[in-house]
Amino acid sequence: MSTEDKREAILQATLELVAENGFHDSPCALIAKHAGVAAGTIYRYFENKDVLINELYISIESGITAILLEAYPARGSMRERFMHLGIGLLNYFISRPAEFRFVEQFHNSPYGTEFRRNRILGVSNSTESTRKCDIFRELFSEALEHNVIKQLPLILLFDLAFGPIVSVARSHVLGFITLDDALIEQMVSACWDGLKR
Amino acid sequence: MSTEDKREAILQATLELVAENGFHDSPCALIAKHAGVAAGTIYRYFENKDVLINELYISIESGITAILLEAYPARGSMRERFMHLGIGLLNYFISRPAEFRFVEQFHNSPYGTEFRRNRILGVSNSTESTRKCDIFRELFSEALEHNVIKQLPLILLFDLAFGPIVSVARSHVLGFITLDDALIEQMVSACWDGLKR
Amino acid sequence: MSTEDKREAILQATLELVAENGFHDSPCALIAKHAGVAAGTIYRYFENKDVLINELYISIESGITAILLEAYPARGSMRERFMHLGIGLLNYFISRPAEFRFVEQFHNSPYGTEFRRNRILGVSNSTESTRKCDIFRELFSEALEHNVIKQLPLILLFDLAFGPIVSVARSHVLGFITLDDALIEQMVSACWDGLKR
Amino acid sequence: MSTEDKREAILQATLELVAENGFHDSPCALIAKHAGVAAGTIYRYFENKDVLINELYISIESGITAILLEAYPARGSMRERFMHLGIGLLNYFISRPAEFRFVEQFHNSPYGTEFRRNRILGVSNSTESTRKCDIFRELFSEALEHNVIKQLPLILLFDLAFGPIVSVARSHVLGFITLDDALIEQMVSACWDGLKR
DNA sequence: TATGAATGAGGCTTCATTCAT
DNA sequence: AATGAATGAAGCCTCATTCAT
Repeated sequence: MSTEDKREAILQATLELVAENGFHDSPCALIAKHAGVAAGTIYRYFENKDVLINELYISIESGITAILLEAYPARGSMRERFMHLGIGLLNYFISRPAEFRFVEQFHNSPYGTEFRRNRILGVSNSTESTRKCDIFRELFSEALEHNVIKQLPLILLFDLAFGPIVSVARSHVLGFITLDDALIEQMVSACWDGLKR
Repeated sequence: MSTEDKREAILQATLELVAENGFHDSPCALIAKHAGVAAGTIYRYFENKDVLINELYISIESGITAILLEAYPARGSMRERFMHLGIGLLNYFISRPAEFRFVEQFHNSPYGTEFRRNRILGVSNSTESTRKCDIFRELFSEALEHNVIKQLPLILLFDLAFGPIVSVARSHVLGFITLDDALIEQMVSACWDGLKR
Repeated sequence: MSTEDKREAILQATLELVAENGFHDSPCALIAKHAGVAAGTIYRYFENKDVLINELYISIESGITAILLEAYPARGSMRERFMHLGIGLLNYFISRPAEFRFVEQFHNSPYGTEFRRNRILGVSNSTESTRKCDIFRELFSEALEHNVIKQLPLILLFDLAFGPIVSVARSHVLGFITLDDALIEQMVSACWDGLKR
Repeated sequence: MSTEDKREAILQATLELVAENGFHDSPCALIAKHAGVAAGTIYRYFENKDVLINELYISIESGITAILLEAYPARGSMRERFMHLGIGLLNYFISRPAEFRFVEQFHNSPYGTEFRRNRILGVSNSTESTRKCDIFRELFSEALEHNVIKQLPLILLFDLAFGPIVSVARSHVLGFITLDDALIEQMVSACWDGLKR
């Protein structure tokens, strides 16, 4: 196994275990075992467990960004662009429940709080990882200028847009409902309704 | 300190510590210290730490329910009722950041997942604690019948309604924005826009 | 409940719990509960748990002594006397499995070792409790003088006589065999065979 | 220290401490200290304390079996064979007082009761560990067939044979008497007298 | 005299991290 | 670079004992 593969294997094992069991039932020894490496090896790739968790989050986030940018209708209407982003995000979450579970747990934990604070306060760890925000920011800014959406602070617009998407993804991942393409479209469309002036 | 006070002190200490540090940086010894009792005393009031956490959650939930029921405009229009509930909930969250942080962490943890599963599957622990759901369910059901809101499964309507509220409360509690009454009203109103047909 | 009854209830509860669960799964709180008294009350009757255990042992031992002395054929042959004692002891053990289990656990524990050491070294706690030994000692001494039994130190004669009785009682109490009067007689008789010259 | 040595050191420390202080004054921390390892190391070799105790017992038992089988006069008379076994057992006990004390405490404890029950009920953990029983069983069965010993259930014959041996070993180990080869022979011989028809 | 809530030392066990190989 | 045995601090919980009522 190459060095890069090993790093990847550790990240993947962490993802799966944390998604399934939470941060605190995912001991390093188990992560190592699932990754097919020795416990000590983790520390050659990551300074410590916290760093491992954070890097995993960052890598997931940049994966999401990449997917959202794919086939992004930069010249489409604002609603089209929003639908693309919302549907893309929701599809990502429901097609990758482990990533979703991980991200959810990350956000609602000391890890995530600090991370988000750094993000908002501009202490960005990575250019990559902020690009996602940028697309939304760009879109929302434009929509604000054209008076297409409600005149609210950007961050509240994010909450209106993402809040339901995350929430509905959770309902799906926990098995309380099974989303299909039609429902997904309706949900994202409803989010747009919430944003719209 | 009376017996009931001691129980309350333990719950309060748990609330504050978990809100601040998360479940796993809130050891029992610290909870006891903050509550002004000995470590062993916790176990006179709660079978174990899990039970303590769950009871705390339940007590918060029933507190929320009580507040939402207060001055509930049962004869008002559906939008009026929704606004009452949404504004009440958001006000609760931002006026009680510790409770909000705790509830958030609870939901995204093995505790919460199991709890919610039991709730959804009808294994209700308490009549009190489900009343909140009931008001919303009642309201949404009525709105569905009258074709006032989108024809979607109840659970998705919940996601559309609660998702943004929780999300915006987080933005406020983390200090990314400061909500005032006007913003709160606008946000809840936007949620209604998302639900509306 | 009178003072004496309370003391008795505590002893009885201790007996039953220790017999069933061992010393270390018989916490004072449980003993108190079974005895129908408060935990603190135990300490009005017994200085501490060790003292309670020791007094219980002593009381059982003197009960055994009393039974063995009952209808003791002081003028019978040596074999008759031995049979009386052996059968009496074995009957006691199998008719009172809790007492037997307790005594067994007591003997094989720091409690018992120290107790026995004190006994042998003459630091007797109670005149009552040594009388049993005395009957046997008397009988064996006489038998030694008359050259009826093997010329061995008294203590080894005790081992030859009691060893099998305790062992067979255990087999019965644990349910590995069910003794009846005939088997009991045969066993004690066999013990005599072992002692006999 | 090699891995196997460490395991051995832990077993040895457990043996000595339990023999001296009993199961419940032998905390894991102390065992570790005596073994010259860290507390956590115990758990690399044994799943938990119960398993440690049980494995120690099994290892002692198989040591005893090995010694008894050494120079076993398979073609000797039944009495010769019995004397070999009885003397071997007694010598083992008095030359290894720690092992004896441990085994005694093990037998009279929840550990031993369950263990013995499994043994009797045929839920054998190990072929090794049952061989000792087998020699005795074989010998007694043969003696029964030849009508050399009393016609009693096997288990009672065990009690007649082992009861005094264990009892006398205890007297020696506790220092109430000092056995020599002559006394040992006399004692085992007396046991045979008890068994004999 | 009796209560039982409270105590806190101490037990078992886990696990992030280190380091000799 | 990789290993994985070893570490020991720290977590949760129990329970003999005390003491205010």
